Amino acid sequence: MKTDQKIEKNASTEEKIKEAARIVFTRKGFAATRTRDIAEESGYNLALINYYFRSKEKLFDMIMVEHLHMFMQSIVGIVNDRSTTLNEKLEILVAHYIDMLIENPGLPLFILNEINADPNKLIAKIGVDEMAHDEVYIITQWKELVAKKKAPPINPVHIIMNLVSLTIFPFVASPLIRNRTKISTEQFNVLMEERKKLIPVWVNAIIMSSVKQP
Amino acid sequence: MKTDQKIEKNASTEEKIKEAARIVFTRKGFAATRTRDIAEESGYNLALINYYFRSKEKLFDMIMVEHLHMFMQSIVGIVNDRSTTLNEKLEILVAHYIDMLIENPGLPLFILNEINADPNKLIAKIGVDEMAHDEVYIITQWKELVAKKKAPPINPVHIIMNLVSLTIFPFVASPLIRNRTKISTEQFNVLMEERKKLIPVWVNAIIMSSVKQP
DNA sequence: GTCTATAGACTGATAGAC
DNA sequence: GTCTATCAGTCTATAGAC
Repeated sequence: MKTDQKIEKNASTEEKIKEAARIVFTRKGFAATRTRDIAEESGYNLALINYYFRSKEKLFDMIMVEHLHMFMQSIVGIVNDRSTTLNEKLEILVAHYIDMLIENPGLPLFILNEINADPNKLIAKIGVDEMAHDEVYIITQWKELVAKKKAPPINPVHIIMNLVSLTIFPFVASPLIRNRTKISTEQFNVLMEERKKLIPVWVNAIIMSSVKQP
Repeated sequence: MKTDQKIEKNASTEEKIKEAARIVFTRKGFAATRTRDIAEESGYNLALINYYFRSKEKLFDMIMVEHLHMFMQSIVGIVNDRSTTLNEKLEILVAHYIDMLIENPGLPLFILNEINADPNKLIAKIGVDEMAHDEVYIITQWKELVAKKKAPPINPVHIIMNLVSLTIFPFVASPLIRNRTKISTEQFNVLMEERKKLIPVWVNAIIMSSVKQP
C-alpha cells in the first residue's frame, strides 16, 4: 500500500499539492486549514492551488473521496471471499485495518468529523452500497454460526460495533492514550500490532458470552 | 444531571450565550464556528459575546474546561469506592458514561478533536492527575484479580482501551451507524441502553479469554 | 506553469448611541 | 446591558506579468 506521508520529489506539481493538502487537511480539518498552509506545505505558491484545483472545497472533496475509498477498499473482496472461514475473515479484516491505521493514524478522526459536520453529503460518497444488502457472504456465514450455536439474542449490530470500536477507537484517542500512559508512538504501534491477534479472540469471546447468558 | 440542550428562558444573558456557544461549538468545532453563529443561536447580538467573554477563544476555553470536567466528574469517587467490587465498579462506570453520552452525544468527538489539534494545551486542563498514580482503589482490586486468576499476560492498557472503546466509540460514529443501519436516534439510544449491561459482561469475557489462552 | 499583487468577501473585536 | 455601525485584519480566489 502506497501511503507515504512524505512528498515525493519526482511527483508532479499537481500531485505534490494534493499530497500537501492531504497532510494539512487531515491534521487540522477543513475549516482550520488555510490555503496558505497547503501552499507552504507543498513548497509552491498559493495561486497554484486554484490553478490545479478550482477551489479549496473542490480540493478537499477530492481528497475526502480518496480517503473514503482507501477505507472501504478491498473490504468487499475480503467479506465475499468464499475460501475463508468467518474467523479467518475476522483476522484478515482486523490486520488489514490496523496496518492501514498505523500508516494513517489521523484518518478515522478526520473522516468521523466530516461525517458529523454533514452526514448526508459524505455518506453519499462512501459508495459501498454493494454491502448494504444481504448478499455479502460473511453475512451468510454469520447466520450459519448463529443457527448452529443457537446463538445470540443480542442485536448483531452490537457485534459489528464492537469489532469496529476495538479496532479503530484506539487510533482516534491515540494522543490521549499516549499522554496518559506515557508511551511513544512506536510503543503505541506495538500495542496496536498486538491487537491484530487479540481482537479476533476477543470478539469471539464476546459472541460466546452471549450464548452462555440466560 | 442537568445538561439540557435547550436554552432556558429564565437564565441570565451570560448563561444563554454560553449555552448557545456550547451547542454551536460542539456541533461545528472551534474553527468552523463564527461568533455570529453563537449570537444568532443565543438570540442576542454579536457584540454581547465580547462584552461578557472577552473573546471567542476565551469563551471556547471556558466551555471546554466545563466539558472536560463533566467527563471526569465523579469518576474519582466511583473508582475509589471501597464498598463496591471490581465488577460493580465496571457496571457503575459504564452506566454513568452511557447516560452522560446519551444526553451529550457530540461531546466525545468534540473533545477528541481538540485534543488532537493541540494535545498539550488540553490535556493539561483535564486535571485528573489524582488518577495518574497507583493510589486508586480500583487498581488495587485489579491487581488482586490478576494475582488470583494467574491472569493476563496481556498489557492491562488493552483492557482499559477496550472498555473505553466499547463505551464511547459508538457515540463518535453515531451518524455513520445510524445511516448504515437505518435506525433513528431513539432506536440508537435503545441499543446504547442495552450496552450498559452488555459491556461489563463483554469486558469480563475478554479478560477471561486471555486467561485461557496458551 | 509559476509567480506577485490585489480584489472582494468575511471574520473577530470595538466604539459609541441609547 | 443591549444595540447598530464599522474598523482592521485575514481569507479565498483571480488578474496579469514573466
